[in-house]
Amino acid sequence: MTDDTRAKLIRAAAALFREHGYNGTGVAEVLNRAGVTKGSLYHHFPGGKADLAVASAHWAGAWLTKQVNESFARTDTMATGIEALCDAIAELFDRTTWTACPINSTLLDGATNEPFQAAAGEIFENWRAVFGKHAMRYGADHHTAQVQADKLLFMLEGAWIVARAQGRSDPLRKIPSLLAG
Amino acid sequence: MTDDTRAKLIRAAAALFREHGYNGTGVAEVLNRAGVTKGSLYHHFPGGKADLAVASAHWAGAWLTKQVNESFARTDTMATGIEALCDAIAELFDRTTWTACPINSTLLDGATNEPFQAAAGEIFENWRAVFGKHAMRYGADHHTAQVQADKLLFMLEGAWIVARAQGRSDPLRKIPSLLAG
DNA sequence: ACAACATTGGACCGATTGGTCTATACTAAG
DNA sequence: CTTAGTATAGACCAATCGGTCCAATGTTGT
Repeated sequence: MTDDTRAKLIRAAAALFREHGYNGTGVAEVLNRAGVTKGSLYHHFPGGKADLAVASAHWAGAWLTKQVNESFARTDTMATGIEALCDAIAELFDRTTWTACPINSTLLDGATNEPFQAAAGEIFENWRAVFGKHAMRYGADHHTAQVQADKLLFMLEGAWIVARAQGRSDPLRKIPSLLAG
Repeated sequence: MTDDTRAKLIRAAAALFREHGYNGTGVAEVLNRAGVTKGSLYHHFPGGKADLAVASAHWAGAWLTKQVNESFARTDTMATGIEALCDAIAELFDRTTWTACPINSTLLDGATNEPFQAAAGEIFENWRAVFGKHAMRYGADHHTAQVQADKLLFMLEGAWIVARAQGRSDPLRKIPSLLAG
């Protein structure tokens, strides 16, 4: 059950880092939530808390990428895909503890640590690539697709922050109309 | 020199919270940077670290509002105003330690504390209002101005995050062309 | 059965956390 | 000069921080 313990740690860490930030989350908290003891943590993640943060951010990033692909799979235009995605994230915001972007909370919260920054850049770039891929699938040329991907990525991250400040998902729900106008 | 000590604390706290986040910054660090001792801090800010965070965020928010107004004052269209503003922030990013939005780092970094959230919402709303005011000054009707303000606010916050992840100001510099297209 | 290795539990550590408290120094009003 | 209120310095505190370490347990191959 090696991977089980590892997975439990990643899931617990992802949730806590997302909610309280990297520096706002204690190792003991993660351990308690995961139902795992210290020995196991440092066995699976020799780098300790920092290792766990990078792993959990990658996990969260991949999970969100899947959500993006599912949102775009069920629609037939870029605009409706954006609509579906923003609605999905807004629902996540309203119904779960996804009140902040996990990458922002986990990797960019504190120290401009090199591995953290590199991981964050990689994950954002991946999202941007996925957005661009879908845009081209709907007929956009390369340049237009890049522009649309940048717009969506920036808007999403920005709206997520403002939504957290307001305690409401409205900013996230506004994105489709803002990108249309 | 009452206000001097208070101002020194606010300035030191604003810089440190912005760079390392609220939870990533220790009270001792702030004290050391400000050249002030503990007694003074808790005299001027009875609420301690949290009080200081709210005060420094308001200070940073007001400072940035001034930058916005200056950027828009020197131009004669909304587009050139946006250009000037984004360039100013990008320069700040490249030349100083303003590699993150102070509100994001200071108030939204960790706990979804009520006073923190309220202050952050207030400051963002203020920025949005200032953006809208300038848009209307350039002839936009109320609705269009609101839309432009939302777009700019979300883009700015989002690009700031992605810029931090990349360690480059490029995302911030892209905003004008993204908003034009 | 045995050995080698993977995994876990948890005691323990020094450092740092934010915060309290008191003695002292400064300043202004009488 | 005295008094009252403001401001500062820093010792001190319990709690928590992330991390190390080792004994015990589980697992696997021979």
